[in-house]
Amino acid sequence: MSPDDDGYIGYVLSDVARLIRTVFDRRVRSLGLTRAQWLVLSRLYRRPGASQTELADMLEVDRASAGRMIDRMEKGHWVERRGDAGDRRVKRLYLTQEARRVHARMWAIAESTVDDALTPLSPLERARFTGLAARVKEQLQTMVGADDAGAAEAPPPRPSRAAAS
Amino acid sequence: MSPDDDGYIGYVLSDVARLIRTVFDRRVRSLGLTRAQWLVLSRLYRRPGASQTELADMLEVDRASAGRMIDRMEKGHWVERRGDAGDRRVKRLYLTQEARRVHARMWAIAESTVDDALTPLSPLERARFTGLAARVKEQLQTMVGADDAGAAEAPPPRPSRAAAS
DNA sequence: TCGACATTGTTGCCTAGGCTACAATAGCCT
DNA sequence: AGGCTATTGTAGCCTAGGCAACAATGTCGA
Repeated sequence: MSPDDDGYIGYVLSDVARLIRTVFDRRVRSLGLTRAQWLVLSRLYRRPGASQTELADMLEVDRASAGRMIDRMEKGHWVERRGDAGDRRVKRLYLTQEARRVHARMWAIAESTVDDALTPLSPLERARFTGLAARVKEQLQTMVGADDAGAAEAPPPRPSRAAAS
Repeated sequence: MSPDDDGYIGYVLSDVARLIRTVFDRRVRSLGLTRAQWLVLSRLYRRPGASQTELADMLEVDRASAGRMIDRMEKGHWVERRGDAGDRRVKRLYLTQEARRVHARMWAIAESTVDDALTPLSPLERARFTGLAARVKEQLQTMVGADDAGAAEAPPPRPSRAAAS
């Protein structure tokens, strides 16, 4: 297992992620959507009424960046900003009807892209693949949480075992 | 299978990719490396002597962007530019010894990160997971190639089945 | 109550990447 | 050999995102 080994699971996984993103980006461009835009669409569809900070967290970008992106998408009539009743600081975000329509088409593209990618797998294999990936995801989530906690509790965030070599 | 379904394989896969990138970024930051930098390191380690255009392709980034990144990394003594003997236009790229040392530590972090992420899987399951992912990757590569060819051959790059709805 | 502190969204500044145009060089065809 | 086209790396311009600072608002404890 070395950095030269193209079959290394780390490489394979990152390649799969990159390739599917590439294919999807290319197909969804026919809707006139950039990656940043379709990410906003998918997040706000799943969670309408999110605040700007919440959206920024979901997209893993800066609050300021998210704010400016919303500026653009509001100008383009993709999203609406509405004040929150209980907290006058927050602005809740909603997709316009037009944006929801585009999201539906985008989702169809996403489904067919994933479906195409999984073509060589039998139904049983797809289920296995999904199940294994879900368990890995769960593990990664606990890792992220643990690293967060560790960094917050231990003042000198000791370098990871491997890095200390 | 709807956009609301958190168990949808598309979501799971993108989450896995995002989470592992997050964890690795965080751990590798102890080496003072940004994502762009460690990507350059890993690519040039696998393929020393690559030209700037080749590096740009590997990173899926603009030639100009790659050139500027190399400017910075050359200034920081991470990479060296050497002229090509046969073609005076191209500049071949090589990691400095120092950079190769850092790459070794980075690789150790990568291995332990992937290993940690796969903790909940048995050796058999890991093998299955890798095998399934490899087959999906292969399928995606043919898809990318096919889309390329299609776009080049068919003047009106017809919208994908799903987009045409 | 009210004053310290936290949170939300916005703005300014800086850096990084995409796109275009360009000079230098290479390859090719006659 | 000479001209036409392609390719390589670079510079200029524009946009997008990260970081810091800020005003407005909310929260919590003395």
